[in-house]
Amino acid sequence: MKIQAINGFKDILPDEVTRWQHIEQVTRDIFHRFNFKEIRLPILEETQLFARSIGQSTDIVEKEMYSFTDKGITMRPEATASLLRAFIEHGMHVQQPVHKLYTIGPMFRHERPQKGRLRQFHQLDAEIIGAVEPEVDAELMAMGQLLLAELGLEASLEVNSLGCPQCRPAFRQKLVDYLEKYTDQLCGDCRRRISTNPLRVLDCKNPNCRELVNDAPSILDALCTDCDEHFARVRSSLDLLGVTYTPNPLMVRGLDYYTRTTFEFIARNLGAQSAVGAGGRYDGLIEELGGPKLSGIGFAMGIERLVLLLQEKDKSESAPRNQVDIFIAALGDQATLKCFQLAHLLRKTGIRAGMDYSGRSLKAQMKLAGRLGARFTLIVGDQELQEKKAGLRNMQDQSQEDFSLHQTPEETARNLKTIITESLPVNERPDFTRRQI
RNA sequence: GUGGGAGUAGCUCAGCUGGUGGCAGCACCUGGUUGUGGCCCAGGAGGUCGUGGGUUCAAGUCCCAUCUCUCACCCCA
Repeated sequence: MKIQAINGFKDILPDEVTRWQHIEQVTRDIFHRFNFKEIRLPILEETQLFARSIGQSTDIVEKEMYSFTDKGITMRPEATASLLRAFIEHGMHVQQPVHKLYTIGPMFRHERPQKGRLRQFHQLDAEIIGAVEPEVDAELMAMGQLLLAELGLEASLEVNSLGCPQCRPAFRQKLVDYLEKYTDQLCGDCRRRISTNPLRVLDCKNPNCRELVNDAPSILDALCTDCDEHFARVRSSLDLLGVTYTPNPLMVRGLDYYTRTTFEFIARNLGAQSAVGAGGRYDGLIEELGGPKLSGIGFAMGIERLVLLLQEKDKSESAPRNQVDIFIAALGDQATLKCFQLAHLLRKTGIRAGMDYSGRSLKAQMKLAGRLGARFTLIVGDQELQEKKAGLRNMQDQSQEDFSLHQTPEETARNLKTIITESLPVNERPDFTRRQI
């Protein structure tokens, strides 16, 4: 029986993890600059939470959730609902008026996998709760754009407003009236959408539908006074921050809870999945979930999609170099035991030490040292052990000198640590505070 | 859920109209150097050709089924 990972679930192998760590590091750095705090959330929630927030009739809730139907719980398909549940549950709104929170982790949706889409995928998710001002919308988008920029990625930002419960229903009706005149020219999917989710027709990929949609009523013409003013201030705020963006009145979001501002970061090279990140405002949702009457806005980026873009940009996936500071090559049983002990002492001092116990030839051990990117190799043979010395080879300049083994093992380790540390430029020296032997 | 493409060594892939699985590349191991890495040279190891049936004297190759992966639709980060 051959056991393998199930469809749509992927292992992230060590070489690739380096990229993930880089993305997470840049994300935390930027989010902290914007004064966001991390929150860590459970993966399982009551099914009701998602049904009520994302929308009972959305595809996600209707057919894509991993649910334990006998227990009424579901693996989260997105982060916002869980985050708001935690926010409400812990009464966080009484601590301060505005909360900026982020979380990073896996999400689960039972869709057919394809490029940039998996059944377990990962998002970094940022939410601002308790602020209704348009400047907040702009700040959040600016943060997303800065993140992409600092990762070295290019993506365009498209922005729209979906209105609010005051103005959207009227627009929806107007749109349905328009579409029904052209039912026979729409694709099959769109004919279905007229009754299920007419706004979806706006971003259909079918050329005929796109043609028709061009002359359809625009949501931006149908906004109520408050929404219209909000959107105008979002745009002027983006301009003030120097954020480049494109208004796109045809952009629709899939989750029911969005109101007013919605946006997507669009990238090339992602196959059919062009959105690397997306988000929007959800002004009624917190109350809907039983919380206080507070506004919110947030976005999520797909980490797998960021990884794809980074791979595209930098095709050379060079193996990680310099995994150890020093490699210890032992020849003979006596020397092996001595080196075994020394390697552990070095590691206790904070030095990354590598060693091989299989008694292979010096040549093989040198090769291993080279592969690990060791800066130094300490060569200890049984005969040298008698003379209390070893060879210390600098792997970069190929020089080699004698190294005394007359001191205690602890002193030997400290001496090696000093040599290794002093071989590094000052700004690359590790912080060895609290690591003493 | 619907449609296309693909499964041969750890990875990337050759393999023509059926006739013994490749001196293939990368990676790995050993040797060239009785104890010195990267480059080079030589050698070695590694496979139920996704799986199961069928046609045939003979199937990696043709046919059917099935599984898996992949791209796209739907939908979405």
